[in-house]
Amino acid sequence: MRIRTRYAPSPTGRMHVGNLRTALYAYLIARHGGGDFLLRIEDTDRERYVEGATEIIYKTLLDAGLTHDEGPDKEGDCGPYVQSERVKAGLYTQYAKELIDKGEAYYCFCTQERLASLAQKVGDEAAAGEEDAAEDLENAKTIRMYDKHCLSLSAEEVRENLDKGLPYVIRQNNPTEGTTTFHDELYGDVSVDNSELDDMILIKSDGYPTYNFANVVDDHLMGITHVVRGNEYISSTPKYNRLYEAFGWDIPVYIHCPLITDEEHHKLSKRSGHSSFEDLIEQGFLPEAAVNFVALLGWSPEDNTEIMSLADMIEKFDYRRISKSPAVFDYTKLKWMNGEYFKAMPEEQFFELTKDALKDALPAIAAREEGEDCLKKIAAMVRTRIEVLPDIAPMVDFFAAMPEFDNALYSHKKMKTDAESAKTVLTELFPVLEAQEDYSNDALFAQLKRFVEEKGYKNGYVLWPLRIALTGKEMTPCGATEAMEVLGKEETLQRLKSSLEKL
RNA sequence: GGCUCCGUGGUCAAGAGGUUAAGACAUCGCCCUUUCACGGCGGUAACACGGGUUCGAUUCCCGUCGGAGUCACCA
Repeated sequence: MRIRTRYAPSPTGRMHVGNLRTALYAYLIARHGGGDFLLRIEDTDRERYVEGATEIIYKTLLDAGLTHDEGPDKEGDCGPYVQSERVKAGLYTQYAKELIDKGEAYYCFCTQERLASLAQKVGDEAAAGEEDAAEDLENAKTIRMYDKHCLSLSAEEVRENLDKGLPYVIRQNNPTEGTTTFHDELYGDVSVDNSELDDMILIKSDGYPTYNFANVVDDHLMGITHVVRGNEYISSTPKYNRLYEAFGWDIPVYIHCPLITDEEHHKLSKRSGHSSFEDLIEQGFLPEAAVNFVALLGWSPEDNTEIMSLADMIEKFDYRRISKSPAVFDYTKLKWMNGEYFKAMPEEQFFELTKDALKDALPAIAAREEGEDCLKKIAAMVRTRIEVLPDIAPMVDFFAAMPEFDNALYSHKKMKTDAESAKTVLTELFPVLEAQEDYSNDALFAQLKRFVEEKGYKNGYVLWPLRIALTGKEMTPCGATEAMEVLGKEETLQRLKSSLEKL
């Protein structure tokens, strides 16, 4: 049997990393097994629909490298791939009516008011007499289950209501006794008492299907063999199973992925600031790194490799190795991983990636005749030291302008330097640098080496204060001679002079 | 609160009836070094608890505790 998986997002905004991972796993399962990966847009909620969200989904999938074989923009045999278009074809009501004929669903004319009266607060009776009753009441959640009121309506009554044009929904008719069991590839058999099964709405009063219904119908119609989705659907899966059974359809393989949480072990929220793939890209992460990292949240390959290309993952992916427990999104490790991608990248590629950031940070250098070469040198300095793109600017800003600094920076215990020694050394050094014509790094280093030996100093004794005097920074991505090469003779001497004046 | 799921270091995560309980991130220390970083080496740090089953449980079963998810005309 050919494997077919799908990613079925609703267009409500940016793509959450949890959804990205679900999409990734679905993609990997399909590709690993040589099957198909489809994209279906579930836009049955007209209120939550966000203009442009579908484009975000396309773009995210493209950036992440998750190419689909069928979808709204790539028609296959199961179109249309947008649910609102399928609604227009009357597809879902047709199937809902089939269920009504079978007694597995029924019309419901209950008003919102009646439904509200069914609601009950959770926690208030339990709190009676307890000291934290007030708190419980505060946290009380409203829950309700439909009481099958409209199931008892006669065919005539239903006809009448329909003729009168009363608004209605179609609900699933679930049994109240016995148990329903479904099988998940990760969690095994999960059983639920049928008394827990709400008669969920299949068709809403606006004629649109709910996710619960459309998802099942479309998965079947599109020949989905492996349903990959988040853990949060586990409790409604028994109801989906009843739908499949009512229709007499084959039940797909279920794979419920564990949740991704924030540091507080709660579902990743927008508040965390890195909950969507786009957030991550904006924060300077590489798509490949983000995908790689997210893949490892809840899965690891048999050989335990961590840095993997999409191709590697396709080869290694085995959904049976997906873990069952939730995973915390570790931003720090993501940053590390991103840095690893920079290090592994060819220098040219890194330069292309960082060129704009460097130009922005160092417009004067970029404008120089040999500006591009200079920026390349700087890019090379910075490459092994950054984790995300925005790390660059503060690291190289001293090239643009000499920062204010405290003479205390000259003090270095290990180098045995301080402001006083710096003054002596730099004064001796100034004429040497003035006489130096070749300001390439190699030449400068050789010259300094000579100077150091002549004077009987130690390398650091000279190079440390020199670097401070030229950069004004405790930390730079380069040594003194490398900095001089980029600065050039004129600027070097000028900076040295003004630093010397302050000593 | 009902139901469901989960429970190996701070985090990700191997393992699986008998192991010195991997590895990675983070952290700490040392080395290297033209500072920092990179790199190299090393350290600290975990099987939630209580009962079983067993010659032997982190691993299997039950319970407790803890955490999470879910209980919409949202998906």
